[in-house]
Amino acid sequence: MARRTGRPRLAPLTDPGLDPAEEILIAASRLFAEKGFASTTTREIAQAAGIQQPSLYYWFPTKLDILDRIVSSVVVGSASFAERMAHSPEPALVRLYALLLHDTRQLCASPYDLSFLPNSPELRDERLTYRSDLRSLHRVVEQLIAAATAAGELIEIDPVLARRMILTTTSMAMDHRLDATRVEPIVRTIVRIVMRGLAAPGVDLDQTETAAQALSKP
Amino acid sequence: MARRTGRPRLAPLTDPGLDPAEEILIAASRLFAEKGFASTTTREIAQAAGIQQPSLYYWFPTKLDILDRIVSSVVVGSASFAERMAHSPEPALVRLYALLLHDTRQLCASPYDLSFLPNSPELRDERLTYRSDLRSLHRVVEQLIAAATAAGELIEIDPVLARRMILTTTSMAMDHRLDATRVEPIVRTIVRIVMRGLAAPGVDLDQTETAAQALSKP
DNA sequence: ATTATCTATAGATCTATAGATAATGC
DNA sequence: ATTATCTATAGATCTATAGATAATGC
Repeated sequence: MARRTGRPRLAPLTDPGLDPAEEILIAASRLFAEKGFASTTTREIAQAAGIQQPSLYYWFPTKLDILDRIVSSVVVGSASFAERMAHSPEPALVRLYALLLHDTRQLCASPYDLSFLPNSPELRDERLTYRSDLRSLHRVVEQLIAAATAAGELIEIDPVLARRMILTTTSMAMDHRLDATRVEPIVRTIVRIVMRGLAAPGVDLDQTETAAQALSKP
Repeated sequence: MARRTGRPRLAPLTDPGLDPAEEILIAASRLFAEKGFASTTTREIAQAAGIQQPSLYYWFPTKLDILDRIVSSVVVGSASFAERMAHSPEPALVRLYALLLHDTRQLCASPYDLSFLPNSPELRDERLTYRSDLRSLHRVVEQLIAAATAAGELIEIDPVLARRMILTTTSMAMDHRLDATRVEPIVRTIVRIVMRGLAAPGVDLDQTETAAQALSKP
């Protein structure tokens, strides 16, 4: 039942178990995905969250902080897993595969709609706190690509180009996760296709995927 | 020398051979790529084009028309080539390959910076005139994917997912075309990687590419 | 007279702050 | 007293229009 303190809101919370800040983030992420960050007004976010526009500022100091919290929630986890992969003893291709599986799963499992992530221009804003995590994620992916190429497991390719191809493709998975039970097959399909495109001829991807699964699950 | 009519502008044209409208479009596309459509102001576009903000409206009725002209310039050509591919007698995989080569080349050859194209939320605006061309391009790509899958040339995959993977990846080529002489190798590399990811096992992509080149060039 | 600009500005936002208010907690 | 909202609004934009102006063209 959890009666709440504070002046009553005009519209009640849709889910009384949910933190109001959390409800704002979910509503905002959907609007950002639909119309982009810059075209989404604080009034629209508030309305979708069932409060008046200025009430947002009780929970978040600025509109940009709302974006920051949404993106950080997924980038922090990806960057820390990437750091683990950077220092694992497995072959580079297995580590890269595991990182992509982990990353794509995280995107799909998020309560937020993150489909605005790839190529969203406002993500370059230097004020955002997750930018260093994102950079380190990119760096690890590029290092793993270079190492896998050196080991003959990937074709010869510019690591930056390959990283961009990989990460924009995997973040597309978001739009295709229809319901939670179907996440895992879609994640596996997408990561497999990306890796097939870049793997050197003759590499056994079934075996690589099996090893990567073991690495990415726990 | 071409002395021009009209009141003199504060800053002279950077390239006197260029149409002022064309200069506006080039400047605008760069800003859209950098900061997104919604976050780019008409004042910034005008400044980059060397005129005052209201002078834009002599050439374009609204800000959205500027976006429309930029995107139309590439989508119209792609859609018409797609229509040709839809009715060509070649195998579906060859036609799909040719379409991707043509499309990616067009993106790279454009005078505009089109790297804002994939996932730019304002492109969904129904007022934009190129939307029907874009839809028909998507439809043809999906049909070719379905036909190639039916012919055993592509793996089993949702055509919409495959289309999105393909087109977001190819439009990334833009950011990597450093100078005009390097366009062709980068286009070939990117299209090849995408097709390797999706081709059925055993398909000879060298041969497919050769046939596609013949189809996409003239 | 025509063309392509300029300056000035109206009208419509949009973010964020100030300060009041209506609950619960102690 | 504390918490979480509300209403009202300041200040800063931003797009687009109105109307003047300085060239060339005829």
